[in-house]
Amino acid sequence: MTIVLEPSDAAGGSGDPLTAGLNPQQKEAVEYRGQSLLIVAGAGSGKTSVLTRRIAGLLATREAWPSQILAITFTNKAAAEMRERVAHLVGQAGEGMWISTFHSACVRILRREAEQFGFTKSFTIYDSADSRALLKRILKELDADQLGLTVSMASGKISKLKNELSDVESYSRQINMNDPQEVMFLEIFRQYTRELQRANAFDFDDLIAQTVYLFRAFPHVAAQYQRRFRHILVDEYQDTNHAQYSLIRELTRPVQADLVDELERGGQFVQSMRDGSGGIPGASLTVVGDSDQSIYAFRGADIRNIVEFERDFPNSKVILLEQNYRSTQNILDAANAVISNNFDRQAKNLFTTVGAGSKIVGFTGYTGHDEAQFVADEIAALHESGTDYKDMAVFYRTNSQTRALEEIFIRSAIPYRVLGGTKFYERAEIKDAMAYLITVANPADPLALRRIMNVPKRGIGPATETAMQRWADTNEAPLRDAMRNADQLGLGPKVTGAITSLAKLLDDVQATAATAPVHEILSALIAGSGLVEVLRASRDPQDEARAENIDELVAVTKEFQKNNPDGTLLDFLTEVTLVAAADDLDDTSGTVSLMTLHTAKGLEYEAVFLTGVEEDLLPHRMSASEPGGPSEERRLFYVGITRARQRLFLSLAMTRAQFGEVNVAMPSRYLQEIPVELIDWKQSPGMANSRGGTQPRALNARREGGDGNRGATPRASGGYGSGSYDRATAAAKTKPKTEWANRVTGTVRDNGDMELEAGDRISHVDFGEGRVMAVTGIGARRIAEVLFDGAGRKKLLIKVAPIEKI
DNA sequence: ATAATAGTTCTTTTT
DNA sequence: GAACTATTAT
Repeated sequence: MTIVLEPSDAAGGSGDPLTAGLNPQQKEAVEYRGQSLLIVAGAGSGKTSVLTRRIAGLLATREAWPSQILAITFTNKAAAEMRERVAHLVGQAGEGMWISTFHSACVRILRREAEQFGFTKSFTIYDSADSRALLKRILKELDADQLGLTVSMASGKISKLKNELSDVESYSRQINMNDPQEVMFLEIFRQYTRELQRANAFDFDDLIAQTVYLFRAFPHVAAQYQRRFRHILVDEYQDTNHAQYSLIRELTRPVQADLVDELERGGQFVQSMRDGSGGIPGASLTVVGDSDQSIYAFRGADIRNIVEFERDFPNSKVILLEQNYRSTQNILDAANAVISNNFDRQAKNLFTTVGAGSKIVGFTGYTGHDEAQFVADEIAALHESGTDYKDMAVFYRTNSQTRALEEIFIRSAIPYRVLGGTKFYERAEIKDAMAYLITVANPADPLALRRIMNVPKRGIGPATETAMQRWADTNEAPLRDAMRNADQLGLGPKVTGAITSLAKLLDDVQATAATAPVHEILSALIAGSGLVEVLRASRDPQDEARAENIDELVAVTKEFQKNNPDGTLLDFLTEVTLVAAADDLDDTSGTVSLMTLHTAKGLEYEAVFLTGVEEDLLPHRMSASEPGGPSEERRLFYVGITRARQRLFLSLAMTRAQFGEVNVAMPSRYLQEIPVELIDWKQSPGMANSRGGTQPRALNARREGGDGNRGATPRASGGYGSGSYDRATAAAKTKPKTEWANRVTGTVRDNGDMELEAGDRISHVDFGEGRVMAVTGIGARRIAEVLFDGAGRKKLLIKVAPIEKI
C-alpha cells in the first residue's frame, strides 16, 4: 500500500523535504517536540507518512540515535514498510531502530532477560492452538466439563485476565470460593500457568504481560530499556489493551538517580542524559490512532486508552488529521454517515478535495454464490477497463465466506489470494513438522513432544504415553527422559524400540542444532522420522498434497536462512509464530486480495468489495450480546468502507448457507444509514425479494442444474478412477456448487484437455447455454470467453468450470 | 494400536 | 461442512 500525499493549498514549497507537501496539521505532527503527542488520524489522512517523517526528522537533526527509537506497529508488514520508508528518507542513518509489533519487541526483550525469572532464552511461544491443546489436557484431567467449563471459555478468560495483568495470585484473591466453578477455573489457571513455566513457554498474552512483570519486578532491568529508548511511537493506539498500555507506561517512566548510578557502574553511558536530579527523564511518547477504527475490543483492546490519553499523559499535545487523501467524497460521505450513528464518539468529519467520484454500487444476490458471481463479474469488468487485479480487494466478516468466493473465482479464472484464514502454518502436517523443530529447540516442551510421539505412526498409543508420563512423574523427570529410558518401562520390545529410536533421533539432531542451518535440521528430522516418506507411500491423494506442503516448509526454511544468514532455529520459530495475516501481503502482483474486515485495517485499494452486508453477519450475531458490540461492528463496517479509493461495492445475499443449512438473510441495518442517493443498486434487496421482472439468473441456474442431463457425460477424463468419477457425478447432481470445498487436493473437478474453440456451444451449471467467443491462454490456464444466452459474457477457466460441450 | 464409521457440536474477528 | 468424539471391527 502506498499513501500518496497530495500537495495541499496551504503548504507551499518550503525547503524542508520532510514536510514538503504536507498540510498544516500534518506538518505540525511531524515537527512538534514535547513529552507526549497524540495524533488523531482519520482513515486515509496520511498518518503513516507523518509517522515516518517524524522519525526521519528525529534522526536527520541528530536529536536521536536510531537505537533510541522504538516504534510499535500493528503488524510485521507495517513495521517492514515503515522501516523501508524511513530508510528511503534518511538512508543508512536509520539502521538500528526497533520497529516492530508489541509481540516481537517483547520477545526480543524476553530472550535477553528470560534467565532473570525462571525461563531460558530458548523458550518457545504457544500460539492459540497450542494453548488450547494444553488447556484441553488440563480440563480433561480435572473433569472440568462436569462443572460446565469448556476449553474456549477457559482460554478466553485466561487471555482476558492476562490482558488485565492479573496472575493466579491476584485472581485467587478476588474470586468467590463458594462457587465450585470459579474454584475449578482457578485450578485450571494455576495448572496452565505451571505447565507453561515447566515447558519453558509463553503464550501470546504472556509475551506482553511477562515483560511488564519483568519491568516491575526488576527496576534495574527496566532502567536499561528506559535509558535506551528516548522516543517511543505507537501506531494504532486505539487497539492497545491494558497490558500493552502498561508496557508503554513502564517504558516511558523516568529513571531515578540511584538506578542511573547503577547503570553507570554497569558501564552504560549516561552522563549527558541526566537531568537536574541526577535521574534520566522519561522518553517522549507519540501515539497515533483513531477511535473510530477500534475493532479489537474482543481481544482486550481498550478504547479508553486513546480517549483518555490526555488525562494519562498530562500536557499532551493533540493534533487532528481530518483531510483524507484516499477516497472520493461519495465514499467518505457514506463512511461519515455510518459512523455518526455511534453516539459516544469525538466528532470528526473526513473530507477530501478530489471530488464526488462514482456512486457506490449495491447488489443483492439470491444466494452467497450469486453474490460471489456478481463480485467476479464486476472484477472482470474492472480488469477489462484497466484496473489491475492487485488494486482490488474483497472483504468479508467471517472466514467461512471465502468458500463461495473462491469457488466462483476459480471458475471465472480470476487470480486471487486469500490473506489469513486457514494459514499454511495451521495445517496439521506443518504443525507436525514444526513440533519436531520445537522439540529440538526446546526439549522442555512436552506438548510438542506429545504431538510427534506417534507421528508418523510408530505404535505409540495413549496407553504407552501414560506409562511414560507415569515414569516421568515418579522420577520427577521430563518426558524426554522417560523416552531415553524406555527399556525401564516394561513395554513390549517393538514399542520400546520405536521409542528409543525416536529419542535417539531427537538427541542426535539436537546435538547439531547449535550450528546447523535450519533447513538441515528440518531435513534431518524429516529423513530420520520418515514423516514425508510415509505420506508419499499413502494411497490417499490428500497425503500427496501434505507431503508437498512439508517440502514447501523446507523451502521456507531455506529462504529464511538465505535472508537471515545468522538466523537460528529459535529465530525461525519465533518469526513463524508471530506472523500476522496481513504480513503475507508482500507479492500481491496480479492477484485480487481476499480478507476479513479485520485484516483489511491499514490497507487501501482502488476498488473494494464489501460482501455479506447482512444482519447476523455484519453486525455479527455474536456481537449483539456483548456490551459495545453493535458499535464495534459499525466501526468495522466503517473501516471496510474507508479502504476504498475510487470504487466501492456493497453486496449481500437473500439466503446464506451457514453450517450446512440455508438460512434467510436480512439486509444489514447499516445499509439504511447510508444516504440513498449515494448507492446505485444493480439489484436492491427489494428487487431480489420480489423475484419479479429482474433477471433471476440464479433461479434459472438451479433449474438447469437439476435436470439430470449433465450427469450423463463424464467430466473427469484423466487421473481419477471410476469410483471417484461416480461419486463426483452424484455429488454434482445434488449439490453442484460444493465441489471445491476440499482445497488440500486442489480442484476436484477436472475437465482435463477438453477441446474448445470459438463457435462451440456449451452448457454451464449456472449460466445455461452459450457460445464460445474466444479461447486464450495455454495448458491448465486456458480461458474461454463465452457469450451466454441468458447471463451475458463471462470468462471461464476451461479446466475447472462446470461446463460441457453440446 | 489403529482404521473406519457414526454421531455430535459448533464457528467472529487475531497477535 | 468440518472437526472432534465415541464406538466399533480388524
